[in-house]
Amino acid sequence: MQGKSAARKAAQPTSLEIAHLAGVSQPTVSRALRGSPMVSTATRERIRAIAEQLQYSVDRNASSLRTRQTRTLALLIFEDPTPDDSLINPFFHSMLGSITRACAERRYDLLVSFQPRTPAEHSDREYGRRADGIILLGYGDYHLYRPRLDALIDSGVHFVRWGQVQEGQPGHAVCCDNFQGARDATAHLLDCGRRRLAFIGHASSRYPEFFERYRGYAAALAQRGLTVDSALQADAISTEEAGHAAALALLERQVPFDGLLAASDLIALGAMRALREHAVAVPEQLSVAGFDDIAAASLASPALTTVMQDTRLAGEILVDTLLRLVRGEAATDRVLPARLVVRASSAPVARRS
Amino acid sequence: MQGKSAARKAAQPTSLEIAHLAGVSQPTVSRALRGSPMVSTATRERIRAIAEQLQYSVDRNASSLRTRQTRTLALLIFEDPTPDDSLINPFFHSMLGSITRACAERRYDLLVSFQPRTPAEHSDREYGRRADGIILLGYGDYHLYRPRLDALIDSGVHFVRWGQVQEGQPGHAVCCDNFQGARDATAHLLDCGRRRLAFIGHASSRYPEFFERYRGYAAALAQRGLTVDSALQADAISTEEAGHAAALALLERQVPFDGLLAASDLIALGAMRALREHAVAVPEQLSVAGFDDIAAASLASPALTTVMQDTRLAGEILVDTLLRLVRGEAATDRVLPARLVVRASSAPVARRS
DNA sequence: TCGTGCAATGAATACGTATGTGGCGGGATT
DNA sequence: AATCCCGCCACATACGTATTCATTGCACGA
Repeated sequence: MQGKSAARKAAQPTSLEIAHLAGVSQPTVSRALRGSPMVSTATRERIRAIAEQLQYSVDRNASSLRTRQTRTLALLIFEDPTPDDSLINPFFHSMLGSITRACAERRYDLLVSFQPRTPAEHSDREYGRRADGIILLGYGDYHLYRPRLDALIDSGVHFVRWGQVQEGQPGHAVCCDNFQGARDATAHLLDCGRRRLAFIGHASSRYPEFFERYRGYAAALAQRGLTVDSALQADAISTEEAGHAAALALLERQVPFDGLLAASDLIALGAMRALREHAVAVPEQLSVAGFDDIAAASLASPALTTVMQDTRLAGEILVDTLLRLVRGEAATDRVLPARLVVRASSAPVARRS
Repeated sequence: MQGKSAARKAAQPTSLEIAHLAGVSQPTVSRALRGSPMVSTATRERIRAIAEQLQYSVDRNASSLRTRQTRTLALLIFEDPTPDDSLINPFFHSMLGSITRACAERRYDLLVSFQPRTPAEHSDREYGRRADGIILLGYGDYHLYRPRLDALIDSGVHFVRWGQVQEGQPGHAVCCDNFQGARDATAHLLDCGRRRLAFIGHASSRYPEFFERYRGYAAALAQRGLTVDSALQADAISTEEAGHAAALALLERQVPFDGLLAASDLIALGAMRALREHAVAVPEQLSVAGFDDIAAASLASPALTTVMQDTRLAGEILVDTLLRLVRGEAATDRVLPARLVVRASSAPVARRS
């Protein structure tokens, strides 16, 4: 019988044991370790020393049960609809890293889950119980997850969403300045001497982030007195394959263009593959810029000009905003700056012609 | 006063409330929902219906406190010593995804943490308390984390490690067949008509995975009657920068080579950048192969020939092995197959010369 | 008819922590 | 010098669940 639970963990010390050793009661130990002023400095230090020596650590379950706080945040990442089952949007990797770090610094645990895009309000509630709050990460068709947000509001679960900040959306959101970033990138392409700029990515309010980027693209064109040509826009979700397909579609239209702004780096990389297949030289014949600055952007050849989102800052803002909500404090939506990173894919047209 | 805890979550129903509604005692509810045969079918169904209707879910904290099981696994990812703070080894992203999925399928939660490489046995114990078991992910200098493994053994925490399976290592490990993979890749480079093959990556037992790959490389050469030339080996950890630097070092030695096996894709990509800078054409003048098959490998140009590790399978095996240990069952180390993926970077030398 | 045993349930309790409340003693206040 | 107050601590209890043990009722066999 004893064999089954063989390698049972060594019993961890409890606050009661420490109490016995210190010659005080268990509540005093609890208070001392939490730094309560009700305990004299002398006993507090004595208790601390014993706890240290025994490598005591508070039982999170018991503590959570009593305080109703889990000191855990949940991160729900919406899966991208990619055929490759392990391929998550690389941009989210970066976010995952920074969120993890931000949580650790604030002594919170992080529960991570990849979520199917299908509505699953029930599972959201579950996570709401296990964590003090939820961070939602994902972009794509807004209509798909809107019901989930409403359900979260209803169940009173605290949450923050990474995604376009806009009026009338449920809950709180943090995003980077998609409009500004895209405008800067577009202006840069124009500065490179390009005049006919294509845009690949959805340009509909169903995809708020992409739509903002599209608006930034249009604004930059307008600022130079250029008009948007709908023949130079093609829809694509944020995958390499979609970018590839959309670029092919553009090429088939036979409408000439000399610059390309992709709504994400994955799209840009897919588009560059299509261009290569059609022997369009980047950046000699055509300048390309993306968005996100995923790792592959700087590794690509030519290295991809893109708009960098400060994921480190984003992670911290997300976590801090959520913790404010958890503490019942006021929180606001946040728009973070986006920064243009110029690389080889957008080299200016040679001036000496 | 009430303002602070304003958006308090709606109080969740408890087993006691269900008991009242069903006209039974709380223990009966607990038994019924856990499927105990001690409860008659009639009452069980009645209780189930009420629980369903109230959207009841067991309080994980209370349950864990009672049963001493958290139904949670912890994933500790050793940070790579990269200057870029959000750049985690891309291969691990893939593993993270598959581990997350494997946990979800088995109804386990996953606690994710990125760990500094500095010894932190104390934090390991912490995670051991919060989770039923720990998955360790990381490669690099084995000497650095060996003490952590020993400490884990001492504290009786269940854990599985992703890393080279070898004799005399503490705990259980799962890895892919690094030797076979590297041998296949090397044989492929030879099949491409290359004869002087370089190897970039540590070739020391301090780095067990890389060492296995090096051994595979050497074995493939030996099989064709070729000898290993130490002038064609350069050390590198698994970063793009290290690969770049190592390739430059190789080039400076002025020892000619026409093929290159990198111990990881990141190294290979860095090396390809160095080659490009030195106007060495890949694959025309030199064939390159990597290891891991990270996302960037297929996006690179030329697309990188590499050895794919089946991360989906790996995640499942890791989780299953760990769960066996948790249940007190016997578990064994596992070596998973590795599969060569041929892409453009290794194109064979033209036959018609 | 009465005991025997099993099936089904309730009562009691423990898991480890956090906190409201009561009590004890000593210094300050009058 | 008696009172009051406050610092410091112990006692009791609750969080929600899972399990051990006692209890009830009922069918069955002798």
